Amino acid sequence: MRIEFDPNTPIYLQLMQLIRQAAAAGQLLPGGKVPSVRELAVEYAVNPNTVQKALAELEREGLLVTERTAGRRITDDVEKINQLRAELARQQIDHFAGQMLALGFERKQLLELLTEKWGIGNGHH
Amino acid sequence: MRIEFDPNTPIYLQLMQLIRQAAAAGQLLPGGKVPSVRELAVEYAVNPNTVQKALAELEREGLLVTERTAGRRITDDVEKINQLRAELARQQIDHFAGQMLALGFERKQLLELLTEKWGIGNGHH
Amino acid sequence: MRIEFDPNTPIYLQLMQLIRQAAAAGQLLPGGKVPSVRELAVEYAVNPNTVQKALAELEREGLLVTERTAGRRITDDVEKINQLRAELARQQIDHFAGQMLALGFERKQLLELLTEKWGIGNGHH
Amino acid sequence: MRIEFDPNTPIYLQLMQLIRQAAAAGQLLPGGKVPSVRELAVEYAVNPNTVQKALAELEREGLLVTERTAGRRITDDVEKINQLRAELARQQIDHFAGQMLALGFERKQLLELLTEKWGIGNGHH
DNA sequence: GTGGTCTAGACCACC
DNA sequence: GTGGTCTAGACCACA
Repeated sequence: MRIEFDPNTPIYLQLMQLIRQAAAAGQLLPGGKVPSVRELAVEYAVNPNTVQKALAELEREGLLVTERTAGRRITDDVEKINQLRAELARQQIDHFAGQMLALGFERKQLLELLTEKWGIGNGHH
Repeated sequence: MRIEFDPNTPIYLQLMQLIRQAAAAGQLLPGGKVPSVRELAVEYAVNPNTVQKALAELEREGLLVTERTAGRRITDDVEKINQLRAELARQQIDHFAGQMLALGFERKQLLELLTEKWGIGNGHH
Repeated sequence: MRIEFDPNTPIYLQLMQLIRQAAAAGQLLPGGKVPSVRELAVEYAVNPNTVQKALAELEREGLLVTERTAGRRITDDVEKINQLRAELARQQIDHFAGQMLALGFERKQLLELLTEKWGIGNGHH
Repeated sequence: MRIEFDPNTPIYLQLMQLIRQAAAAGQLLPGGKVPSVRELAVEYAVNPNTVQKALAELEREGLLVTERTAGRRITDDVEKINQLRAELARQQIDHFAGQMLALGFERKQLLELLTEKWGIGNGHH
């Protein structure tokens, strides 16, 4: 999980996105413990303050909950997590299609490109 | 062409990307004139200095050339523009696939989602 | 280090040259810290933005590296700095000889002039 | 005499310097005719306005004089031209030595470098 | 009117 | 306190 951050966007936002993805992908389970601020700071080689800010924001979003003394957990609201996953996917797809169409790619070309690279489109044929 | 910028990334980088896309998509033709700094500034409702910085960077990249007092043009190096378009597309595809796989989507699901939204994959067959 | 800038060339270019020289002459050591933007701005009595532009350019050249929030350093690539010194010297020599020859000075006269002023040529012989 | 101008200093100043040098070096003789604005503009591929400005400045300096209808001539004040030549040489030498010393070169090294490149110093030995 | 530079002053993310 | 970005407004050289 060595990550290099885009120096042009706030690190705490990129951390938030990473954690959202981990939760949406099920790497962090609903109700499961989130690594401590210190652990995350070491893991991602960033300042603990930055981790702190990211986690606080995610808490505000309702994705994380803190337990007095026992650190933070992912929300156990499974429905919320499903919504998150769908929302993140929608964002990606919208952005991707928007950008590719802006570049002048047609649906047919998009299919070809995706097929070339990852075999998408001839999956189970 | 009303655009709203992502407040979390420098505007000049977003301007650069917009212009790269316009050039790659053929909206700005090789050898064609680029709107003046002042025009772009009013069009995108940003400060002329910000436009200036974006254009200067693109010039350093070789996408634009300036003619002393006669404004800027897109490079007439068509090959360079083709490379740019391919590179931009590759970036989008890589990023998209990376994010979607990180969210736990499989190739098959990806295909379905794309098909749902834009009919990719069942084009004219 | 009071400097007066040539009003006919951009200040940021003159700043770049000053810093290049300081690095080449060893006044700024490889890997050593560069004064902050704000410090340089007051030292040279110019706007911080102007310093910023100069340093950003030098960074693009590879002479400087920035450490997120810990200021800038001279590259620790000693070879690069040696090359820089040689290049700067070459430029000066070429320019000097070109100008003096254009003024109709012969090699012999050049030698005499230099000898007169700084004793070059009769060093310790 | 194909010249490429430094884009970072006003062209008219560079033109002035070229003409000063030509006069100091004797390529343009005291009392001799100076090419017309149009001719110079073509020769140096610059705007006639720019040439005009350069010549007007040189006139103000006393290096050039205009004759009603017959164009411009170099001043016939030979002493003035000699002074000019000495002054230009002095500037070059001062600047050169200042820069090289700033780069940390010693007199001995300077001599070696000059000798290497143009044989200065072993002229008539 | 074009690009380019500079100043002044503000705000932000990060440490 | 550090680098980085942005705005607002001014001035200059050049065509």
